[in-house]
Amino acid sequence: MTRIKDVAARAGVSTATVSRVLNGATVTPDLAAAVRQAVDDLGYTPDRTARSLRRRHSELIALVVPDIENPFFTSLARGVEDVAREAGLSVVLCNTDEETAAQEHYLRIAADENMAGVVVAPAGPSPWLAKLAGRDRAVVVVDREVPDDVDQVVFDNVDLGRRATRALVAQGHRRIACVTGPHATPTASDRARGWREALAEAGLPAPDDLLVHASFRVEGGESAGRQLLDLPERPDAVLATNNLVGVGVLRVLSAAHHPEVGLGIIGDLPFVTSRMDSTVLLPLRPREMGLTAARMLVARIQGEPGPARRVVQPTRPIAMDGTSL
Amino acid sequence: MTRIKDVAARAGVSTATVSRVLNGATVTPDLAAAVRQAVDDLGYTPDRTARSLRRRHSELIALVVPDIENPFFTSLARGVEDVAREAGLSVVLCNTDEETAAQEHYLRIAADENMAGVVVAPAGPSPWLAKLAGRDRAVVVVDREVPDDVDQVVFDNVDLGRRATRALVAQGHRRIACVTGPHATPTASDRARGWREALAEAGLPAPDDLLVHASFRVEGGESAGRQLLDLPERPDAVLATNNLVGVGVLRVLSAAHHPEVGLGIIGDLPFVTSRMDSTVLLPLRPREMGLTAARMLVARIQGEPGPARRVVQPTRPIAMDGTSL
DNA sequence: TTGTAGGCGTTATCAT
DNA sequence: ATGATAACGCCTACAA
Repeated sequence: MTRIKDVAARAGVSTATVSRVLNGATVTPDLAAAVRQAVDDLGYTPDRTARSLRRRHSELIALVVPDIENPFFTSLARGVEDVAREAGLSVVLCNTDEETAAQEHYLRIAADENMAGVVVAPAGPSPWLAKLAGRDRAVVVVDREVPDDVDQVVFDNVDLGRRATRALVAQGHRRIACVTGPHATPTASDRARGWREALAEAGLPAPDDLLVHASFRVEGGESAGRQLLDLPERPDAVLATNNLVGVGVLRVLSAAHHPEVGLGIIGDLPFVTSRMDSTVLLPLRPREMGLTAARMLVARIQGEPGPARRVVQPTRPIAMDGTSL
Repeated sequence: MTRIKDVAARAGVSTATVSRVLNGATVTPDLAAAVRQAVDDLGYTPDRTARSLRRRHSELIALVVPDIENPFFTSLARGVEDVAREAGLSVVLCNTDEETAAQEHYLRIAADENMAGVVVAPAGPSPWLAKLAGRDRAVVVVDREVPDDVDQVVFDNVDLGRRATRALVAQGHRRIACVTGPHATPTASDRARGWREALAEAGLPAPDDLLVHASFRVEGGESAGRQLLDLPERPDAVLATNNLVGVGVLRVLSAAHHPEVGLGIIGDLPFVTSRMDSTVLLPLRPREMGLTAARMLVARIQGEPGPARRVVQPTRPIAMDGTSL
């Protein structure tokens, strides 16, 4: 491989001068030109491990997500990536499969690789978040709120639940069920809280059997949907608080031929194929969330001071009648 | 931060001994125990940039894919990740957005970061593939064949096209269209070739206007689907040669209420919501392909010699009548 | 402005 | 088997 000393030799200068040209320090134009010529001739690019060792941090950032097969997170990843590339950083995408052990594993690696920063959608509580922040590495938490004192980008999940439920109420539904994620997932419990609040607001009951906690996956939505359809007093509408759960419920409803049951979905459905005429859709635009988070991270990496910030990512207004088709 | 010298001091040994304990060289049991104790006490983990610099390669592998929002590639990524983790490697996921420039960018980074290896689903021809192989770094190409002399894992795409088409013929369709990807994408052209061959085999015509080259995206399938429905002689079946294109065509067909038009799809549809009663589905199981590719890569990283191998990834038999619902 | 030289943290060589 | 020490390739005081 070609190293910095090769470039120096070819350009007839010292390695220090080559380094300075590459890093934008002041160098006499002729010398700089000679160096650049030599760099081109040899196709030289700096060894990033050596650079990282010396600079004490790399040009990599980690994006840690709980489910890489969920389009929400891939879309978020696109947003992060776009900002990162702009800033000369490359993104390492890590999938935790909703396991905190895997999450800690990846956060530790990020630390040991001296990565410039980390964007995390946490699968659960994480001691390493604080450790990373403590070693003053940039950390931004997205989507799922944590108690730690770090930068965060989240939705107003209670409000999302409220708005989606209100729309179903406005459609005339009176017995509205809610399928949400695990208790421990803050987006799941907050959106369910919004659902409960909106029902109370409308003077409608929210009996226990109308709230189902499933996994935030397609199968979770399917089994929850079946469970609700089997209820003695079947609901006349269902709110799915997440995109995958929405797909599951949608499958059950269309397979069971229950078009009269109303449906609300919080989240985006990029690959849905059925008509969704009167479905209440609340798009979250995860890519925008990724942009926001990455911008905050880049600012921190570039040395922005100040206390941890908590940003609420705005969402688009509700859409009815299958705009996504 | 805690360094190897801190551990050495605490255990009362030299840094060399600590390193040996960590890397499994032979050390007297007592000393080894003392070292391990010190490591635990201090919560020491080696700095991976320093290690990479010294060892000449890191414990990262790159997975370069053309479209991270395509479930095919996220599922493939899961497969790669599972094998990699088993081998103590972490995966850096890179999205090229079907741009060869981005692809070259990431391959260069993989080289400059001294990553242990690279799995690439190429967006196009790539000089860096040869360069990496030349620097004897492990390289495995997946899904889309390249002329380079590197390890490859591909489907028998011509056969996939043939089998899907034959199934549509067997359903009684006589005028079968084909929506495929860009000419330059080998999976697209090969599957279209299989379609053409199967039609010839059945004595059916394959006029030019029944073959549409679209982008391998949902919108590509939608516009191609509309174009086919607008034909003076409308096809009685459509073969979509990729999952996203399949979603697009499916949307157009269901929106236009043309249940009588047959449909075949090569690929998996994890988020489909409509009933697909008589649809011909050819699952590809991308996760398995990821497993195969990662196993080959790990073997090479561990020093397996021998010429480049070209492996054909087997696929499941055809499924009819909406097993995916 | 430029060059010399030391050090980032680890592993590998070479003595012992 | 263990310890001292020289690299790995780069950046950055410091000196000139």
